[in-house]
Amino acid sequence: MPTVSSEELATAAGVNSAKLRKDFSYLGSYGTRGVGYDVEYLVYQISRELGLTQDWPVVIVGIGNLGAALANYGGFASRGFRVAALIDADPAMAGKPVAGLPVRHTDELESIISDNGVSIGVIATPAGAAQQVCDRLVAAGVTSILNFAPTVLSVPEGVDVRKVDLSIELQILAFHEQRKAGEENAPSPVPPRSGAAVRAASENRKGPDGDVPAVMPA
Amino acid sequence: MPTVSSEELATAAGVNSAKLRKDFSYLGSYGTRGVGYDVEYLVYQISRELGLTQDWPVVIVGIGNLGAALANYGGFASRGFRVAALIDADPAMAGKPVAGLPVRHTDELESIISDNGVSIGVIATPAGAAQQVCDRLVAAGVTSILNFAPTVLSVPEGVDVRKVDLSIELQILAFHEQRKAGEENAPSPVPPRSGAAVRAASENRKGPDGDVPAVMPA
DNA sequence: GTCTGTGAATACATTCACAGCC
DNA sequence: GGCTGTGAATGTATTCACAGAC
Repeated sequence: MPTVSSEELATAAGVNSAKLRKDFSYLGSYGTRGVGYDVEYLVYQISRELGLTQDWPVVIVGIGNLGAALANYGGFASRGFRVAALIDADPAMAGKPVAGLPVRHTDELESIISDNGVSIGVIATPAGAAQQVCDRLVAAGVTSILNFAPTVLSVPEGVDVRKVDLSIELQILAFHEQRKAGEENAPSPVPPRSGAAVRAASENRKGPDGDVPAVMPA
Repeated sequence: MPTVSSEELATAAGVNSAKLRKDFSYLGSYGTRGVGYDVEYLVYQISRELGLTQDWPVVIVGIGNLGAALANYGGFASRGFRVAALIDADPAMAGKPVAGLPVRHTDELESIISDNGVSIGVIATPAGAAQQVCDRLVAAGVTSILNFAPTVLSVPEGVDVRKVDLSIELQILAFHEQRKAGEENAPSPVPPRSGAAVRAASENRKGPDGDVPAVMPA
């Protein structure tokens, strides 16, 4: 399939073709009128724009079940990510191979970061250790952090943090599940609201001090 | 702190106070003019609306590193989720305790679902097994699925699927990281675009056949 | 005076619809 | 004829600003 039309892509993605064309137009005029988009060229342009063509060395700190799962996750390599090192505070873990890499001790964190030019760090430690690890990563030069620990991290200006809360996705499913159940019998006592509330719950919004909606009780 | 104002909550959440008030107003009029919102009452109302006050039994299928990490994840209980069972296809795993629960064999999947009234399932299997597990979950009565396997699942009408791709969050960080790097020297050759493209990348949008943006190469 | 709740105003996103190019 | 790229039109979300309750 050498070319593809906006209509085909839009159908596959479940969106309106005009939206797709307008979105693509922000990246440049990569289509040909009367023909469509050259697939290979389009893939390259989008990949470049998203940063997929770059090599991104990352470190994973905290090699428990989750850290190991991340280290073994196959989807990283195809998106340009390279696991530069696995780091854990437990001396007993040091040297043990996980996903083909020897686990390194936390003592080496700073040198690993600078030797490999790492700018992205993944924190998969227990909550108690996360802020301390974060501080060390930032001090060593990391400017983007993906946080799986159930804590809100505070970081200096210029450092990006994204928090992944594995239970939030479940929360969203349960929310919809509840509505399904409610509709079976009585119509909901609350008037049908705009999609905003539902969507706000699922977005990874980023406020000044973190990205957890303040209204969600812990 | 018995009461809280929309302004305080909005500042904490990093949003505009009018938006916060308008959002709350969709749930009802739970505030008091001149005073603010009663914290306890507000927490209860929001919890109820989100389904936090209900008990949601869930099953986790696929007890590898990720499944074990999910089973051990502390955040579930406080949001009303209860891990009803851990299920794995490997007979060698059967009976082994993970996070205090004995792993059950896949053969028991159907009976576990119906005995516990499970309506939410978590798939943490390898990609190859995911669709099959999904089909069995759905046939057994599950109507919401959280999918960690790197596959798009097809499900009948009325079943909700949310896909968690652990590398997408990294992708988003890398995207911003790239822009940071680009701004240091030359201003980007591409005109600053609306936030739409960036946000689209981070939303868990749901098309008819799944929720992976079609434009993202695998 | 304070702070909510909400119409009105503004900003933003999506879709329509068609001129222009292949 | 077919399909992109994009102004114009529509639809939705956010913010303003203030009447009304405490």
